[in-house]
Amino acid sequence: MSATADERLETALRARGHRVTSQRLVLHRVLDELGRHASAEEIARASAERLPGLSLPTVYATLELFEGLNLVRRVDAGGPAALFDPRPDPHAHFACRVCGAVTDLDAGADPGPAEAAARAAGAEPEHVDVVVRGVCAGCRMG
Amino acid sequence: MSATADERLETALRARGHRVTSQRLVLHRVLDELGRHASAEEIARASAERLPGLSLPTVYATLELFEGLNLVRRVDAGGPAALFDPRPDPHAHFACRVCGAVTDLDAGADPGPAEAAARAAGAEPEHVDVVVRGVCAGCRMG
DNA sequence: CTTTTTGCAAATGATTTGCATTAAC
DNA sequence: GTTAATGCAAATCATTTGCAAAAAG
Repeated sequence: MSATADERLETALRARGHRVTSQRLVLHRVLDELGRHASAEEIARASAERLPGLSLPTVYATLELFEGLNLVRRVDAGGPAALFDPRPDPHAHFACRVCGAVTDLDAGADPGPAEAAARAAGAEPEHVDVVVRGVCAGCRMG
Repeated sequence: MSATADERLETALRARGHRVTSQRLVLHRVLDELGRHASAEEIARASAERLPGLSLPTVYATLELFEGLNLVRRVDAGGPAALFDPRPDPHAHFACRVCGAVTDLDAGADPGPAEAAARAAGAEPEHVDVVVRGVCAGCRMG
């Protein structure tokens, strides 16, 4: 049988010597159910419903921890607040210059050339962020 | 004969009804001579040598104006401060996870699929930002 | 029992804003 | 002369930090 999401988190945490806390479990579930990127504030608000008293510094610390475990990816899409994306598959984002909305694109750019250039410079590339900027459908008509 | 950089800036400004000021001219020259991305602070410091009293809010406002004129591009590479890139050709950036350094990559990713996906969603894509993250040559050894 | 994690309060630091003054036109 | 642009000081706001209390192992 397949392990539950909670069990997978526990395994990942223990494997690196981190402790399993209710904050981490709740945040992991919220991210999982959310399914799309959200700001730390949004994630904190959604999580506080299930874990009153949850603090913003803890949310930031946990998201940073999760990023190291490859459970979320921090996306800087240009807005004031960073977004945290729980989608594991590589995909690009679209950021609307007018309304600021950020949406997933179901295709990513081909990162091959950029990665090769990084390697040629002696670097070890780990991930490629692609953000398409422009005007979204809604704002084009508006 | 080709127009000077100053003249080109004046033309671009006047075309949109903006005024030609010494701050704008100096900042444009500094960006031009710098040739690579820099933070607003760095740009302000370099410019203040030629224009004492230049204020940071003016630097931010001018860089935003220049961005609208496609003279610079704001790059959010993950560090605390945004970078402003005067390089006009499309190119990707590499950001080191360890030391935070951001360097140009002489090749960009192929943005075709991402742009197509944006268009398919009804959006009007204008530009694609590509940031490769990883560990730079220096930090891999160090 | 020991060490990590948390929450709180406060600090930090980049960017923005309000407003009176100055410079462009 | 009219309006936009600048400088200053202060505000904003996401994120981080210091530290004592609580929880995990």
